[in-house]
Amino acid sequence: MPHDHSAFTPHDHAACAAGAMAMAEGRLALAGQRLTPVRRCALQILLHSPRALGAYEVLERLVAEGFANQPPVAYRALEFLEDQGLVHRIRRLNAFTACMHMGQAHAPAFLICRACHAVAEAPAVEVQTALTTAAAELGFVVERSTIEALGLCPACHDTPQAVA
Amino acid sequence: MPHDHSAFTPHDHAACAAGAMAMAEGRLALAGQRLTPVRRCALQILLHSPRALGAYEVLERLVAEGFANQPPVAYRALEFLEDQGLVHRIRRLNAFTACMHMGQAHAPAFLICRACHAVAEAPAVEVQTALTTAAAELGFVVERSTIEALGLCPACHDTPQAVA
DNA sequence: AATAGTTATGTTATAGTATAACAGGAACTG
DNA sequence: CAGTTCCTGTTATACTATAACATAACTATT
Repeated sequence: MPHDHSAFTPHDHAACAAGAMAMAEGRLALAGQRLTPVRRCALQILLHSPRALGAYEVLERLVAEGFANQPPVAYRALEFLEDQGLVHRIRRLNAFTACMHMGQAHAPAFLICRACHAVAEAPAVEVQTALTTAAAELGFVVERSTIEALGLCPACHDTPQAVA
Repeated sequence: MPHDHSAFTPHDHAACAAGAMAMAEGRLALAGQRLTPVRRCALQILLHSPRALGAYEVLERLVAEGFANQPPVAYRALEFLEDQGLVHRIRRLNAFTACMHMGQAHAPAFLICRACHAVAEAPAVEVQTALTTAAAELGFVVERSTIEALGLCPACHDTPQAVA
């Protein structure tokens, strides 16, 4: 089921989250990894958030679900989910967001709206290719990459108030 | 004077740094900005470092030159230099590196070697174009971007010890 | 050169982000 | 059911970054 929407276009978030959770379970099973309670809960939290969350925000919500109020609780779950490709880290925001394209192999680009702080995951195969190529010209072998853009999302761009 | 080397290829670092400092002065003069002692010193520090430095590392060295031992001293200088395009921030490392291509208009990609921690600035016009295009397809307007790759530099790639 | 406006620095304090390290428990493996 | 590995609980601390306000330095204009 391909997605024809981005985080910038409205969609059925709940259904989307449920589907993503199911995919996550599948992927982890295949990889022989365990979706323990904290991990599952952390993923839920991110899936249901409209924006990227900092580790301490995730922690707060984990605490609300009964987990211990200690940073490693959140960081460990988030690190795990990121390693499994279920969650992405937005470095510019020191924040985490659930992966929205779990089916596809991907190393996406993130578009961060500086006005409304929405974060969208954009397909970025061409960007990756260009980066790998540019790196290769210096003899560098790319293993992982971070591609983030700061700017204005469609909605905020059309609303001149917060712009500029 | 175009550069045909990257941070991965050996070169006359001192001469390079001196040239860069001269260019920096020129650019700031044109922009009507002041290269105050702290700013100059911070830039020198980064220009003479083979690797990216954290803000507190820069601070240490500023202190050694007689400046106050307070974080804002370093952060303010670094922020200024970054705004002027003389220094780049490597988000993956929470570190800063002097710009190596001051002449050219650029929003470069950074190649970070996970073995020796060297950081190279790669020309990335194509990458930028690809990113802007991908963003445009979602109606997003890119203003600034962060493009970083983690991997192995030529030297470390050919030295199987630290690899894998 | 005095004034007012702006920009930069000194300084104190604190907020925010992330990890090390070790102890105990749960789940798989033979 | 013993050994192993992986996960969690917990304490403590390290690292990164900024707010806020006071003072000083520069700039432009009288």
